[in-house]
Parts: sequence; C-alpha cells; structure tokens
Amino acid sequence: MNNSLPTSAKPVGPAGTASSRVFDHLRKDLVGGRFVAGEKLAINALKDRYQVGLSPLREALNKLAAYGLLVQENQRGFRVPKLSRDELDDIAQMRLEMEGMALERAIANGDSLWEADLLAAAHRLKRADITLDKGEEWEHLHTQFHRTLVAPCGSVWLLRFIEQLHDQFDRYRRLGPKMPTIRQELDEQHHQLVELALQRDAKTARELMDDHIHKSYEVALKRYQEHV
Amino acid sequence: MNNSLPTSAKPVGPAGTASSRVFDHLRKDLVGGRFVAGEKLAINALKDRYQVGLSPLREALNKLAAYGLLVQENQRGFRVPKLSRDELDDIAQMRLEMEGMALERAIANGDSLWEADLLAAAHRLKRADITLDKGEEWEHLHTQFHRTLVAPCGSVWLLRFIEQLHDQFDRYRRLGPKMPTIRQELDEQHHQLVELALQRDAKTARELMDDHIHKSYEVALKRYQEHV
DNA sequence: GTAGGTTAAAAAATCGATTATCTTGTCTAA
DNA sequence: TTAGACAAGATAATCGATTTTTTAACCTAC
Repeated sequence: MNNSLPTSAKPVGPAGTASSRVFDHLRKDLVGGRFVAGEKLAINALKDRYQVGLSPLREALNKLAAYGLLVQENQRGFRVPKLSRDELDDIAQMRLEMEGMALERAIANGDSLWEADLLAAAHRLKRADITLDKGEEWEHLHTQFHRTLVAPCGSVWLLRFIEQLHDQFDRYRRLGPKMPTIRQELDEQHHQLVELALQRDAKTARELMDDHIHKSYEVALKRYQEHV
Repeated sequence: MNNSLPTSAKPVGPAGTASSRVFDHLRKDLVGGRFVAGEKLAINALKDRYQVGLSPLREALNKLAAYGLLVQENQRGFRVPKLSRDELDDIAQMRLEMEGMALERAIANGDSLWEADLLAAAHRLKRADITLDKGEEWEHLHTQFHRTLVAPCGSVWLLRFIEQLHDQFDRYRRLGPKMPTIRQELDEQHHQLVELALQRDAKTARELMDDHIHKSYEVALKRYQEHV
C-alpha cells in the first residue's frame, strides 16, 4: 500500500502507537470544532488532555500541520488555523471540481461490489439518522458514505485531496448545532445519489452532487457567519 | 498567513529549527532521487547524515509522511514510497486537470505585477539554462517558474495540491540524467507560456500547458522504465 | 507618555537514555 | 524437512530532563 492517507489506514485500536492514536483523536477534535479557530495550542495541556507524552504528541502535531489541520510557526508552536469566508469559498469550489470529477470516474469504473458497498453505506447512514444518533457516529457514517461514493474513481491522489477538503469543509459545517430542516433535504440527496450511481447516470449524478455541495456550503456559510 | 504550505514558507536559513531544516533538506533529497524508492530509512544513519538529533529528525519524517513523500508504518519506521507506472499516470493526469484549471484562473486574475514576476522567473530560468547550470539551482528556478505561472489562480488549496503533485512527479522525472533534446523543447514552451499568459489567451495557454505536461510525462515515463 | 532595553518566567525545541516492538537466526518436535 | 517456539540483537517509540527561544513585565531615559 503505497500511498496510504496520513491517517492510520487500519483503524488504530488500543494497539497502535501513541503518536498515531493521538493523531486520530486530535484530527477528530479539530474537525469537530472542539478547538476554537485561531487558538494557540498549549502543548502541556494537550499532554494531559490526551494522556500522552511529549514526543508522540509533537509528532502528531507535526503530521497535522503538514496535513493542514494545524499551522506551525517556527519556534512558536502550533495553532488552530483561522476560519475565513474566502477560504470556505475556496474549499467549496474545490470540492465541486474534485468530487464532481471523482464521481464521474467512479460511475464509469465502479463494479458491482461498489454498488453493494454504496447501498450498504447509504443504509447505515439512514439507520443512524432514524436512531436520531446525530453525533460522532453519524459523522463517521456520513464521511464513509461520501468516501464510498467516489472510491473507485481510480486516482489515489484525487481521493487523498478530497479527503483533505472534507476535513477542512467540516471545520465550517460543524461549527454550530444541527439544522434538521436542511439536514433532511441533504439526507434525501444521499439516496438519490445512490440511485443515479446505480443507473450509471454520470451527468445527472454530477449535477446532483454539485447541488449537494452547494447546499452544504450554504449550511456551512450560515454557521460561519453566525459564529463570528 | 493561514494556510502556509507544509514547507517553511520563508526559506529557513541557518536560523530555523533543526526540524524545519532537516525537513527541507530531506524533501529536496527525496524529490531529487537521492534515496531509492521502496528503501527503508535507517533513522540512525539519517541522524548522522543530516547532523541532527532524533527528535527533530522524527518530527521531520512525520511531516514528510503526512505530505506523501514518505510512508509510515506503525512500529516499523519510515520508507521511501515505491514508484509505479499507475501512480505516475495518476499524478500526470491530476497535474493536467489541476494545473490547467489553475492556469486559466491565473490568466483571468493575474495583474501587471504578476506579468512582471512571470517575465522575471522565465528569464532567470533561461539564464540558468545558458549557464549550463542544470543542477539543483536549475531545478529550483524551474519549480519557481511553474509556481509563479499559476500563483494568482485565487485558490490556496489548488496551489497546495499542485505543489504536492509537482514533488511527486519530480520523483519520476528526476530518476535519470538530463535529456538535452527534449529539454530544449520544454524550455521553449516555458517562454511560449509566458507569451500566451501576457496575451491573456487562456484557451491556447491551457492547450500548451497540457502539451507541456504531456511531454514531461513522456520524459518521466521513459526514465521510470529505464530505471526499473 | 513612550520607545528602547533588561530580565524573569513560560513555552518550544532538542537531547540522552529507557522501554517496547520487531527481526533474525537457531533450535526443537512432528 | 519444515512449521513453530524461542532468544538475542536491532530498531522504533517513548520518556524525563535540558537547552534555547519567546513572551511579558518592568524599568529607564528621553
């Protein structure tokens, strides 16, 4: 496996290294908005919070900085990147381009195993929806669904970039509390996307994906504006 | 400066941290093919080679892994990613998409300062060409030229991805010795690209950029095939 | 009052040593 | 002969302490 994502590919259980565990944990917390944007990280506090020594912690922070979830300034530690309207626009725009491209390719390449995976992922997501479990578990399944959707696009690097953009986008989307009305609409689209994928209707699928990202963008933008 | 590249934005002189210095150095060496693909890195050897302690070295290695120039396997250190035809194709394809997009946007946005920078970058590159300095200095100016070309595209993330793809691409392109014949042709194109950029002919510029990447791809592929 | 300089405290970066894990070679039993 | 168990050496990961740099508070001179 040549180009595994910076994330530990296999979910690191209690067995992984301290460094990889704190990386995963910090990544989740950063994406989930548990740190305030622009905040300077107090390494000693993190050490306590994540129950880990300095060396593995610093290695995780270095990885997150290279990944784009932290900013590193020489000799003055790490901080959480600021949020900005411009950047949100940039991220959304890039998602449009890249996920659109990936979806078209995935529809061209995906086999029947993919179809099954896709149905399963959509089902699990709806399941978590009904259970009203809109917490960390839902987020994970949601990520997983979008990942599955574009998985057979054939480009390792495209997938990698999309993953990175999702993390960045979610920093905005997850700023505020849930919005059930729009959420409903977005959930609808997940199933429609599966439909169109199974029908191999790449053109319509891409249009729907564009719309999906656009709606998500509006949610994220509203949250950002309320948050400032 | 929110989204600085993983690289130390300001060229880290002798003043930067040990970690950032060894990061820059290792990055150059990895891109320049001073390690053999697939090789496992012996950390203690690197410690001597780069004259740094274990901690800053490991932090640099972690960053490089997140950046994609190394592969990290839990509990078994770091290795140089393997090369493969499939990956080269992927990288080239992605370069086509992303640099094409970036160039069109840059031509739409770039101001007269950009025009000046572009002319300057092209001039410096040609200069280094004539001086027959086809070493590390030429490589740097070449990178700088392509960076300048797309700089005003308006997307921080697009620039970031392009930079990453260039590094990956160069791992293939720089496998073997120089090829003066094709090199000449590619150098020509640099100047033509400037021409078209100044004329704001986005369409033709993109076509030329496609051709430029395609030719570079052929060089890289040949090198890769000879290298195996 | 404010710019510039000094210093004590805080934080970041690094070092040297320790611990945990993997690797390799050897041996044993089927 | 070979799969598996084991031990010794090598390597990776982590810890605790030290060094370096930044930050903040205070002082002084204009």
